[in-house]
Amino acid sequence: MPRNSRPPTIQNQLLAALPGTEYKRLLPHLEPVPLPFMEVLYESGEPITHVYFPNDGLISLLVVMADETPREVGLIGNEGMFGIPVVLGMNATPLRALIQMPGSALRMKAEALRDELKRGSALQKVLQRYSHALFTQVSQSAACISSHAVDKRLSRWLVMTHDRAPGDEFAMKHEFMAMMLGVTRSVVTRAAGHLQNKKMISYTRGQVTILDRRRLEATACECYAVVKTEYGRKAHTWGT
Amino acid sequence: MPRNSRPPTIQNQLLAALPGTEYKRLLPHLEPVPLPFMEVLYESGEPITHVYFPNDGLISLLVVMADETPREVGLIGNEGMFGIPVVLGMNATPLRALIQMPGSALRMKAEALRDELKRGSALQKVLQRYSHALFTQVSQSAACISSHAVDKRLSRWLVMTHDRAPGDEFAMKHEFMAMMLGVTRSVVTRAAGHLQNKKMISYTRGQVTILDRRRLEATACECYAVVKTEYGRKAHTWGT
DNA sequence: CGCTATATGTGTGTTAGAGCACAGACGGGC
DNA sequence: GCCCGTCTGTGCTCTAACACACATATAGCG
Repeated sequence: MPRNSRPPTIQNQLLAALPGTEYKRLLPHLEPVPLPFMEVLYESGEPITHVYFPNDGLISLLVVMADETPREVGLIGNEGMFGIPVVLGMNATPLRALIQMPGSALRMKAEALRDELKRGSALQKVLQRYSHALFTQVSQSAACISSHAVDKRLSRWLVMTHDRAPGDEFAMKHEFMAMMLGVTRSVVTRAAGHLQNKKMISYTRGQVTILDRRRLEATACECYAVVKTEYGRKAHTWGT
Repeated sequence: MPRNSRPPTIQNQLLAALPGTEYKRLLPHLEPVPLPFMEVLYESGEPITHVYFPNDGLISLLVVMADETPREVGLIGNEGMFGIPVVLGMNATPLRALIQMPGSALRMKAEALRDELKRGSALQKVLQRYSHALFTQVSQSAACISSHAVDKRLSRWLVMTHDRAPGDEFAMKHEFMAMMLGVTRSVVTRAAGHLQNKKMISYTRGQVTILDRRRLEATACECYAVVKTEYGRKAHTWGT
């Protein structure tokens, strides 16, 4: 599937979940934009001017500590969107959004989203349920960080990233993973070394390849499954 | 102000933020209930039958790990409510809600809340903004856990608890604080010992007294201030 | 008033990860 | 094909917190 032709299907899962008529109504407000690698999509405290529905690529939600150290608390791929605060009636958040894997998105002016939400549309329901799923993801991260060893957390993070990657290979250096996991680089090198020895992944100079997804998932902590289940649920059960 | 007479004001801050007419409409659906010490108010995965607006007391939101270890990810006092998933169109969550400090609440059937929300009322806006604040709290916790030493986190936790306590003294043993902070009991004993030596708190057999709130707050990590600011914001700026 | 259960204090070895230093190793540019 | 910047490997010390054991203190109870 060529990347720069018009996509035959709606890649973003939230938009794909909308009734056709509603999607058509939204279309004029959806502007395709690239998600450039390592760009700060949104900076903590700024007004949120646009919300983003990724087609592909990966957005990290970061808490930036007083000493400027970032800590990843959430991941957003094409299963979600950036801009939940707008859905919840706010126009800013203390988080930072960083593009961790390049891709593209459909973006929409925050104002247009607010108008659409006022109509009590299907979009509102979809986005609210997504908010819940994202909340679950962040909660589980909080618990995970304090409970699970780096090896397991690294595996989980790789699996989650893999879920949102276009293939089995993606650009990712130890330095960056260390930042996301909140540990030092040498710890990641050691943990990643183990995974490579066991032939679950391979990597060289910033290119990671997932070799054995099944075993990697088995190595990851339970938190992966918990969050995945909850994301699945947003479309089905537990709903109103 | 005597505790068992009819309260002269609305103690729950979310309900207090509603226009009088709307509060009156809600009143028939609000049932006063006690929040008994240490009771599990809601168990992970169960249908949410009621939402709770605390008058006083303190509810902990916990992630329960596979090995049954709980990890606190959020705190709810009279500034908030338990039942956000309902606001977001879900009827369950993987979190557990535990009453960490006794008190009372006004509860409402989830169904009644859903009906009210459909009307596009002020309540909806208030609860959505609260969702955002709670989200911020959980995000910050996640980052805090991996960045800050137990001493600072304990101070933060005590300050947050103090904010929601009726006075300067409350029941709280080291064992329980250890569970909330996700560390072992002896670590809490040592950290609490320091705070007691420095005359910021005192305690004896499960009764903690806050002696010097100002210094305790100064000892706490930045996360306290970040979350507090965001809670303040929900009523004012950054809104639509 | 002493007993007992429970809460707190403390000692000691172990471990995960921090923090730092530097050694290799790869790969793109010349 | 060589150079150099960048990425990765690894060795070392240091510390926070774990895990466990046990000592001590306190409140309530008989």
